[in-house]
Amino acid sequence: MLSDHTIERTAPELRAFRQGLRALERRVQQALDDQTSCCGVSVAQCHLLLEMAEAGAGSIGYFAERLELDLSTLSRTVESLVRAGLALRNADPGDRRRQVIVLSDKGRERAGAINASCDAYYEAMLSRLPARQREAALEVVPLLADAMKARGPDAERIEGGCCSRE
Amino acid sequence: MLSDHTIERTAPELRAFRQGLRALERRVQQALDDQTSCCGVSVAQCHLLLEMAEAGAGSIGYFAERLELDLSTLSRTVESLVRAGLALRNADPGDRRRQVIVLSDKGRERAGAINASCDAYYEAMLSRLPARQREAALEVVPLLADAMKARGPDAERIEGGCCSRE
DNA sequence: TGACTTTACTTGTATTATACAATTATTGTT
DNA sequence: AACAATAATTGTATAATACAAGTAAAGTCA
Repeated sequence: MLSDHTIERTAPELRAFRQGLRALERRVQQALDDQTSCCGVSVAQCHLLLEMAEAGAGSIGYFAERLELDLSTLSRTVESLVRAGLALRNADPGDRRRQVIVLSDKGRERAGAINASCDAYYEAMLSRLPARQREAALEVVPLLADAMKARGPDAERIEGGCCSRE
Repeated sequence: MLSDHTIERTAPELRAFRQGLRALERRVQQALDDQTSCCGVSVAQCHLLLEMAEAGAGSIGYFAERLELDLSTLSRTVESLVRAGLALRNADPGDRRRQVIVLSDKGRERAGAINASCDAYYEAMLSRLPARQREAALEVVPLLADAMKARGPDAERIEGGCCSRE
């Protein structure tokens, strides 16, 4: 009974869910771009800025991993931030291969401003939802992100592929 | 009292929410890529394929609007699908400037396969969540996507910007 | 200790996706 | 009929990304 009920509902809701995710992907990025392009910070830089503001100092590899990006990509983004005076490179005393990347004062300010701006945006957006749905959103989004974490040393590869070419 | 309580909780939850959204953005895209790259369909093509499968036939402008992309971008993606035999261009009898784009049989098959693959992926992912959270996710994601809809003829521009350069 | 392997990062190279600008043809308005 | 608006294409340029190759430093093992 219950099992039939679940199967019956799944497909249209799942489709709406997936459609919502795809749209969300686009809109989150666009929102961030709209909120940061005014101060000459690119989207990729912005992602790194915010991650650094949150995580503090770390190596290039560390941030590449956190952002699930290729090392070369991250290395370049770091370089662009350093050049813009938003981040600093410090030698790691324990390992000369490694450098510790940290936000400069200017970078911290910029991150703060971006965070404030985005907070305001999302707060306004969420406040337009009914309370129940707002609570649900606040709870569920981090969970979903976690559930979709497939990029890590211990993560199993994403199953699937439409060509059955295993 | 209640007001204080709300304000007090907002910031850390809002941050987690935003962090989750940023991570979700990355992971939705990566998941799609992982699930479709095996059959020579690029991510952009895939987005269009799925949208066409869902919306049926439409003009180039129509799909550009649906996907919130620039006309030139969409025009090129359509061209790539047509070349791959996945979509067809039909003249619009009522307006010689316009063409009606529709999936070919091959395109419909491909979209079906991708949808099946993604459905399986997300269904597996959601089944790992507790029922309450699964329900919440299925409900909230489409709502969030809608709430963030800022790209349309009647949509007001996204407020914000960190530079107060209005 | 030395040889070899692994790690951290940079740089080269190429691809993908995107938007703004310019253009052409068609349709709509006055 | 003249002009404005619309639909789409093409030109151009940029941003973001990953794979590959290379260098230097650290780790491992005989």
